[in-house]
Amino acid sequence: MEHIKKKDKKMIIKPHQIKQHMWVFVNSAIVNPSFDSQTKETLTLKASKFGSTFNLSDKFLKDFLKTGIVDHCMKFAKAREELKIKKELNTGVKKNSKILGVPKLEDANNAGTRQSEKCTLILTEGDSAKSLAMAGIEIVGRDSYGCFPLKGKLLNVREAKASQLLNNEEIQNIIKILGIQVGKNYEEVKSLRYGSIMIMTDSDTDGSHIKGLIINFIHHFWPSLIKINGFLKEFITPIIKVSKGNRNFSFYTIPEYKNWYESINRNVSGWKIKYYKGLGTSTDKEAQEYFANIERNKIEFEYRNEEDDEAIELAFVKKKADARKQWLGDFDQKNALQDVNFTKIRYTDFVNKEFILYSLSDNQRSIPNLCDGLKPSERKILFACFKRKLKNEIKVAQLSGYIAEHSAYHHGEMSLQGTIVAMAQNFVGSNNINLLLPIGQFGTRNQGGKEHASARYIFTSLNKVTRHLFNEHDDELMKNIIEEGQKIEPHWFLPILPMILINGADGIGTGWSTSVPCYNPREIAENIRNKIAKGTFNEMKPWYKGYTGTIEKNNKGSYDNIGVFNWKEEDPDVLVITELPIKKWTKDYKVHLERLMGYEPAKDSKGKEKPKPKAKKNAEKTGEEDDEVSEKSKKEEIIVEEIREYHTSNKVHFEIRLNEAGIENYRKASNDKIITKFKLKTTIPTSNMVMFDKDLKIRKYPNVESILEEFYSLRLVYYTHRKNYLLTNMRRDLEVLSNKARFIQAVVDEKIKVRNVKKKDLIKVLVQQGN
DNA sequence: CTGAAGGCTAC
DNA sequence: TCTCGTAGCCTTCAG
Repeated sequence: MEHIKKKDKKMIIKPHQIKQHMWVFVNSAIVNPSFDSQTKETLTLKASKFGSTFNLSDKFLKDFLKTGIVDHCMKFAKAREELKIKKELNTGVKKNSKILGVPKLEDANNAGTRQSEKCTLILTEGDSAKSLAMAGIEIVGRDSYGCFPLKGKLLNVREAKASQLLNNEEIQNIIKILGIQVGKNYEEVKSLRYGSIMIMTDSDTDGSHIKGLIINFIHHFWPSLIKINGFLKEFITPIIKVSKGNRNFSFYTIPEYKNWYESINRNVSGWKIKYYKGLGTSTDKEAQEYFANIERNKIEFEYRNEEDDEAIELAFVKKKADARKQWLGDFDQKNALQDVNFTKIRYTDFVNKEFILYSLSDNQRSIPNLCDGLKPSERKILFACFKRKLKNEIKVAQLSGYIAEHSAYHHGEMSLQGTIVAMAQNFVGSNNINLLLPIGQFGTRNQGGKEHASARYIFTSLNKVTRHLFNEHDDELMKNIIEEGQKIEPHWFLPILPMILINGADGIGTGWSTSVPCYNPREIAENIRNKIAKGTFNEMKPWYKGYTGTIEKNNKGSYDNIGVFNWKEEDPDVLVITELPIKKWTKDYKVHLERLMGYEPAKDSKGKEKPKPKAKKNAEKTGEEDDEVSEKSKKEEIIVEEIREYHTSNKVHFEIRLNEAGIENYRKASNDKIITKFKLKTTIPTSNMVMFDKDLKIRKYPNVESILEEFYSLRLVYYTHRKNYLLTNMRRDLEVLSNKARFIQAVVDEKIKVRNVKKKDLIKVLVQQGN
């Protein structure tokens, strides 16, 4: 490329030269450059697959020479991609037509007519919310209100790949329903099928997330529409209702409720307090009340200036994770919405006062605490098991119900059951100490535990060691969370060893994620003793119970993790693999071995064939290779003739007979070469160990020692607390017992008469003697 | 690819 | 042939 840059601008670039670079750097099917044959000054990038052409100006050519080929190719590749998306998304989008093939849509009668501007499309979180909305729509009328249910979390369209965007039914449907053109600049809404969108989600943080994702969708494709105030609206519903006699109050935010709660001096006796989790809690009648008072329950989103753009981008641009860390760190609960007594909300305010609460709770539920190594749902499980003094085995499905009730767990029980199962697993690569017992099929290393049986078939109970690790005497020292007047699990437990290092953790939040490997509990204990004796911690490397491979520090600061392989003694053409790297599951590994045998896994497992005959024809002409296959899945060299498997429940054992090529290339090869070819190495990073500390502040820990250090000093303080607590109890017991003894002695010595003495008089005597 | 969440569809 | 329960799928989020 240098030679192109150096010389005179125009004439130097020859099509074939550029072409080579382009094939290298650009996803090859997208652009195919050629010069205008007459002037030699206009570069044409021909999109071979989609038949469109870009003619590049002189100015572009100048830039082109200045900045180099690659950037521009990439730019145009992107432009092509966008055009492709636009084209496909826009096919069949028309204003004046009834929508066909979207059975769940309840179209407004006036949608797509001359009166479409007055129509509102209600987007709901799920089908049940839709039926609630439909009950409400009876009040405001079907002529100008339509309704469409979303299936949970909407795609974040901002950096979505074309394929993902085009395969997303949700996105396609909304576009169709609105009759909106991707890439078109809308100054007004007359040409749309609906004049506005009203978002109706559960009033929990996940609901805020969904609102945000919808805003993001509109903002990304139609920034001009975002600027039309009132185009996007939300419908809010109360989260708490209280009633006493004929007095009724509805609260839309927690602070609002708390104000009321304080205003009656926390005396809620006689008041009926009802929490509305999710829209499904409301009855049809209530829905109709909300809609009858739609001015109270409707809030318009408002765009004022670039700050609003920036807020939305801060929330949804993928690479802004670091900015989000800052944003979350700076947040103060006082900044949250206190009430919703307004009819308009700026996008910045939505993001910074409401949406942020989702991001915070996302971290809270996904990232563990240093003190006990648990995430809230895991802690709830343990708390409930302790509370129930769980000794006998219990069906997982049953336990989850108990937990939900006693620890105020408000999410889906499937999710909770999944967490219980994960806590009880004990195959290699799962837990080093499983706090719960796996009784029944809890999954194996064949599929990383995904093959566990359904929660209604399997049983669990507390592992015996669990109560040793989480000492009963510490329970009273913990600060419990109070929710809805109910004492639930503590902010954190404090086990006698740092569980976070024993079982590790993985979690993905917002702005933050975490990844902590597992360590050897005995080594940790030894290390803590070492600290007591010598004042320092030794360096530790990750350790997995039952793992027979090696884990060694590499020069990048992470740990190489290599499986075990040998050439079979009786038959040196057979490679025997008896251990795979941590978290490589046997089933997945077999797929790799089969590729070495020449079997390619079926490309599209969903069986969704996407024939593109048109694109193929165009592609042939330009003489390009079949890019998608050649680029993405390079065929493996076939070196394996036969695979035999002798696994046991916790041990891997493959015997791999190589073919001629395999013997020639690998029989005498170095270990490194074999390890690479057979994918027997993975690395365990320790560079993203994030957790909440004792003050519930999220922090990243640079190394294991810093985690140990913090745990150690906290545990020391709490041993003192525990000692004091036990001493206080024992002193009290002692006092009681010695007084009892004194009393008995006094009776024996006949210093106190108990027979035929009135209770009142006896007490009098006792008080006198006591002093 | 990981895992705690939102949700529905296909079987 | 229809209904019911649920396994299996889609989505977010960071590295």
